[in-house]
Amino acid sequence: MPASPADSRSTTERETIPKTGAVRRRAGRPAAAVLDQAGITAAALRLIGKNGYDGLTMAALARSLNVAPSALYNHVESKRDVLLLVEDHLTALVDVTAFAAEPWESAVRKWAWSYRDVFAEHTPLIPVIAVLPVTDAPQTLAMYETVSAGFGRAGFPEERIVSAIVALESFIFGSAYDVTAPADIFDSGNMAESTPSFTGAVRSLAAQGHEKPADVAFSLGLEALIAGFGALRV
Amino acid sequence: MPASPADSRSTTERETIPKTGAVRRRAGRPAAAVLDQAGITAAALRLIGKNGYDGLTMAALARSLNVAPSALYNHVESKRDVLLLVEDHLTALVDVTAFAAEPWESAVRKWAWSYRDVFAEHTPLIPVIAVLPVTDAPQTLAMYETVSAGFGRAGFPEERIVSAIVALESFIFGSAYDVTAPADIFDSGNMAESTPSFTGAVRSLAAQGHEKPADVAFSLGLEALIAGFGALRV
DNA sequence: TCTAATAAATGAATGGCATTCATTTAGTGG
DNA sequence: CCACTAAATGAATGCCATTCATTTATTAGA
Repeated sequence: MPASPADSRSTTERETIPKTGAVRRRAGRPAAAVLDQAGITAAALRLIGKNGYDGLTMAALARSLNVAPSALYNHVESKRDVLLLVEDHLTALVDVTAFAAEPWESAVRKWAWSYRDVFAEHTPLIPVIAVLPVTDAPQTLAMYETVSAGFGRAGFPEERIVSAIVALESFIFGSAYDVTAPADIFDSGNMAESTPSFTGAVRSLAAQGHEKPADVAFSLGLEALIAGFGALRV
Repeated sequence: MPASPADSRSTTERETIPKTGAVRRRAGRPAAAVLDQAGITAAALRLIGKNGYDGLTMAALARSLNVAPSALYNHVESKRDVLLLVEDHLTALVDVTAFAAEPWESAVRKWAWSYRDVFAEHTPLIPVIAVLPVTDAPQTLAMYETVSAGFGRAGFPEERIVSAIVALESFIFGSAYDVTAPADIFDSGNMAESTPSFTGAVRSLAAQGHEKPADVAFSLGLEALIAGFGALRV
């Protein structure tokens, strides 16, 4: 057991044994505050933009802010918290303006493309978003409000709005991954002979010469969802 | 520079300077081979089943096989390789049998539900699959072949088969995350008053009393995709 | 003006991780 | 029987997020 540094009781006991001698709290405000959540978010985005998500480490983040890594933990509980801040910032970039002015179909279309485009650049966030309670992400919640209101105005039965949004979102997240897939992802290699249908279908698509196959699939799926959900309106 | 252990040339040079003195290869086969990819895959699945993906470390995997961690690297290039093996094994569990016997609609429906159910338990694999060249995953390729053949037989134009499958897959992966989301994910908390449409929609869905909201959304989206894609058949 | 309280920042540790590599082990074809 | 080899070992390496006792700088209130 090497050098146990916490043998004796901590001298900074915050809330341990809170009953002892009333609640005393009369003090001043602290130092200049070099760090805050907005600054951390901005620095994280800068870092991600330059070196990708592999480059986003707490050490690198601290270094980019001229601060010790441990200092970050005064403003953020964990690295996951940093990712949450980034996620919420990005969600604010999703374009929901069409819900105010355009018909439901085109509003959904613009929103979905914008949503996919934003997170295609940030796929490592998707596992975080998918499980994230909206309470922790005000901008995300704001987006849901705008979209829900648009669905309601378009005549959607209220009890199906959330399910429809969830389905669209699921499709959007999955499609965001597609965008990042390598071009040769469907190259069946030496298995080509044993997979004639699939290999033929891949070749047939390639012969079309689309520059972005992911866009074709996204468009196909999105239009099917829009058509199918549009029929639910009353 | 502490203790540089690789100063002198390696004694095990495999392919360095391959021209030197012809190709000589006359030797015996090695020892008993405690380890192989099938065993590693099985052990990884056992570990994941017991402790989840956090429990899947190279050290834990080695320990479960009574072997040193470094021994794994004789059979696998990286941890990502292990995840690939697991992924391919799981894909083989996806039910594609309906494509042999049932009409296209119900075959797609069964396949999609099965696919989602398998990977809902293994969401950490989704980022791996989404970018995985099919060459590296024979079972995955086999699944694509069966599905492609089914689409072709159903009258799908060949050049749209891959896009349709990709769109369905995207929806399936995104929906797999949904399954794992906490029940209170849409609780707007103290922001409820400022998000009346969304909060109302959430309450309205909750009032329906579905035991699995993720299933409702998945069904809604899947039926829309099946209906939309079904119309493409000739 | 002094002092007590405080939030923020520091620096040194901790434990875990995947991966590398020189070396050893144990079978086998010639 | 021996040269060769694949597989296994164990000890590093470097990176990572996170913790914690301590120091610093600020300010409210007596």
